[in-house]
Amino acid sequence: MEARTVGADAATRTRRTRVDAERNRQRILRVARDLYATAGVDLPLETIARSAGVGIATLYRHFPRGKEQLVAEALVEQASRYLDAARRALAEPDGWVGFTTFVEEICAMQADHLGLADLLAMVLPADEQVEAIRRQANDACVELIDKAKATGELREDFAGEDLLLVLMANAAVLQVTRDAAPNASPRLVSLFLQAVATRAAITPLPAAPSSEQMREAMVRLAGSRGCAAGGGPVRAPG
Amino acid sequence: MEARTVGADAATRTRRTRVDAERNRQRILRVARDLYATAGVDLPLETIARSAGVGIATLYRHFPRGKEQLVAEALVEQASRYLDAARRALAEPDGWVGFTTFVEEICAMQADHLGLADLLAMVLPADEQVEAIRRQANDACVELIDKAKATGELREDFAGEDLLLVLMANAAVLQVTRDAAPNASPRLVSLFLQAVATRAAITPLPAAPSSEQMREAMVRLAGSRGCAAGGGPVRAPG
DNA sequence: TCTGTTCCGGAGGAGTGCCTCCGGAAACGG
DNA sequence: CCGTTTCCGGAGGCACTCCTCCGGAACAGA
Repeated sequence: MEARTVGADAATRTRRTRVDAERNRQRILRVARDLYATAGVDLPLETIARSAGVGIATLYRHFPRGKEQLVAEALVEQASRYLDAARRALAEPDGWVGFTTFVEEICAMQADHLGLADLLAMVLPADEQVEAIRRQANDACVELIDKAKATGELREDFAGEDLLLVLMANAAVLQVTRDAAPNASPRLVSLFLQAVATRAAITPLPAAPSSEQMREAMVRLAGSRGCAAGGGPVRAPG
Repeated sequence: MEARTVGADAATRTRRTRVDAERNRQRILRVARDLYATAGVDLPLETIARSAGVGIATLYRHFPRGKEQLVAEALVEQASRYLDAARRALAEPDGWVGFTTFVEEICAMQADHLGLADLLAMVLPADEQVEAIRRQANDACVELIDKAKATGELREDFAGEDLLLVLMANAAVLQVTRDAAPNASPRLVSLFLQAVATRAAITPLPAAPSSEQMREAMVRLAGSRGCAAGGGPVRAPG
């Protein structure tokens, strides 16, 4: 599978990889990271390739398994940030504080990086590296939840799957509201945290998005779902 | 624009519409309603046409503005059910009970009809009928929220836009979990309602989805997002 | 510089979805 | 039963996305 196949006698040991190849590979990864961050993982591969200044074939040469592989390799770093956040939260002495800051942190990370939002809401069955990170993060989350429950401030019937629910809900809200209603996601997260707290204290919410912002977001959703009419992308020829 | 163009002398006043045309129109609408209910509005128009036993051209003849028009006409009835639910909730004497049952009811309606879930989370700018219903429903929701706040059981800083947020979050969760994790949506809704209540009482949640259910749902999401690998739809030829 | 290996890039096949054109069929009214 | 009007259905254009093939360019070492 590797480039340097063994068996050939050591005398003919040629150069390992050409420098332009490695440079292209890094360029693709960097561009993918940047574009995925602002637009999510639904971007066409050709967009990535063109933005990186390479042809589509080069992209496939470096990521033969196609889109899934590129997404995985471009987002491992982000996935690790997710794992790091969980471990950092575990280090926090106060279990409840650790839990709430963790949830706020990962949801803010989703807002900063739509690709991560997508990644956290889906499973890449063929990428062992990302899935290993996810498993470790899941384990950390379970610990985190137990610690928070031990303080008595997280409701007993909270389940690890509820965390996934919030990640999915937040990802969806972000995908729709994007920059049209930046207040939406923090508001959702704050609501969620107050729902899972045993303490009754009603803490103030972040400002709500305006009606215009929500309308704008919902119009865009219709457009991206193929139900556009007015200023949509393409219009009938003649 | 109308079929019966004036100007021709009244003697040649022919029949209005052929019966098979009207029959086809109703067939298309019925099929669209059924399929949208179980699969959401992302279905290809050709699927609708084939299931209705008509050609794609017939569909376009009856719905010249394409997908948006079909979606709108197929879902007006569902939109009206949404409006009805809001008005029924307003008739409920207890403002808080009216509010909570309304939220639970519309989220359950979303679960029963994925097309409605999609519709409530987007805006069809070109369809006056659906948008009119939406406006009326919005007005009713505002009243409903005010009534619930008046009882002191709905937090004062709750905004109408929060309702949209829940609709969007619920739609997204439903789209992903579908039948893989039917518990997910009620759980999310229950969490949300407890977040917006001033009363501290921790009421029990519906059962959480299992890890396997959530994993299954997330794998499917990856598949539908073009990040599939194993048993995906199409595979490379040779 | 020169040669052989490695790598690149665009053309293009395959699949999908929206929408239109046009020959032919079916319904209507007499 | 027949002419006219209306309607139907599939072929196919256009755009998009994933992925592969192959001629030619760029690199590394002598």
